[in-house]
Amino acid sequence: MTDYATLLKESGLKATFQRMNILEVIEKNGHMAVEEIYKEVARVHPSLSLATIYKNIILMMSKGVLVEVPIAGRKSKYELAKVDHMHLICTECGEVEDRSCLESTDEIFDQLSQQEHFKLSKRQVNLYGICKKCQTRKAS
Amino acid sequence: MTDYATLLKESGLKATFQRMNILEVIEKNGHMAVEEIYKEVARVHPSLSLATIYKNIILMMSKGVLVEVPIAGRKSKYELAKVDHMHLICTECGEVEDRSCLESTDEIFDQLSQQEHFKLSKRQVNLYGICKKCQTRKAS
DNA sequence: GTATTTGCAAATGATTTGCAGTGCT
DNA sequence: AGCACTGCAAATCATTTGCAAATAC
Repeated sequence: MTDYATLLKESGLKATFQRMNILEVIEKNGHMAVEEIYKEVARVHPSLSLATIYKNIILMMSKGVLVEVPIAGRKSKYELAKVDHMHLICTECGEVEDRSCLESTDEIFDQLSQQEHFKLSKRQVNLYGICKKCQTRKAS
Repeated sequence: MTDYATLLKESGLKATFQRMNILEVIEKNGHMAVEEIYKEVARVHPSLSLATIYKNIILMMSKGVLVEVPIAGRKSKYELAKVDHMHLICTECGEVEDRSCLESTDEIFDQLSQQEHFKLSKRQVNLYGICKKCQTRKAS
């Protein structure tokens, strides 16, 4: 369990319980869209407003605490910043799973950083498919 | 120059000039957001409505003619469906450039297709950074 | 000729903003 | 006291929908 108060303070943000609530539900669920965060947080703290969630997502992204996961055909989800990894995204239900980046992608990234005129900062590898659960569901 | 009429008909769509206009500006510019498409198309065909663009983007995506490129921190862009490739995305100006996928990513994809319980269908590799133009601009 | 498609305008949905009130420190 | 943060409501922006008229084939 992460110490959200410390994480926030180290990022230069006040440790309000709204923010800690948001981080907690995101970490518990892995990847969440704004509306999902809102519904989850509301269970603990019904008066926490949607506007506060929007403001804090933007703020925490700018401080590098949260990362956006843009997804084709759906709303973006948000996750805690963590070591580089890939996403497996289910095109049926929208669930996202993390997978460690294979080492070979590091090489690719390094190669490109050198050879391209682009000054690369981050990468995003998303694989789309159908998760186990949805495969089973469709079979029935 | 692609033959858009044929492309559309082969995809089971009528070749209206609205659709051909849309495809033309997307191909010319590579990757475009909805509003950009609208502004560009308006130069040739001012009465083409935004609603028509939305309807056709959705339709042409469902037929596999267009592909969405979701981008962190910006609106999605759309491109013509083409052979698998990566995107270099500029975090300053939003420009997107294509790069061919290095072969090693094919291996990774194949490996994962087998070992994962996910039934993979497509991949999306986005590298974010600062393009040459924006590097120059910032330096000055 | 008929089914599809378009363009408009209205409806909906998502996100942002302004501001007064709260709660730190 | 002073500053940052929250919550509400209004404003804005993005996207979708319904329908009458126009068009592709």
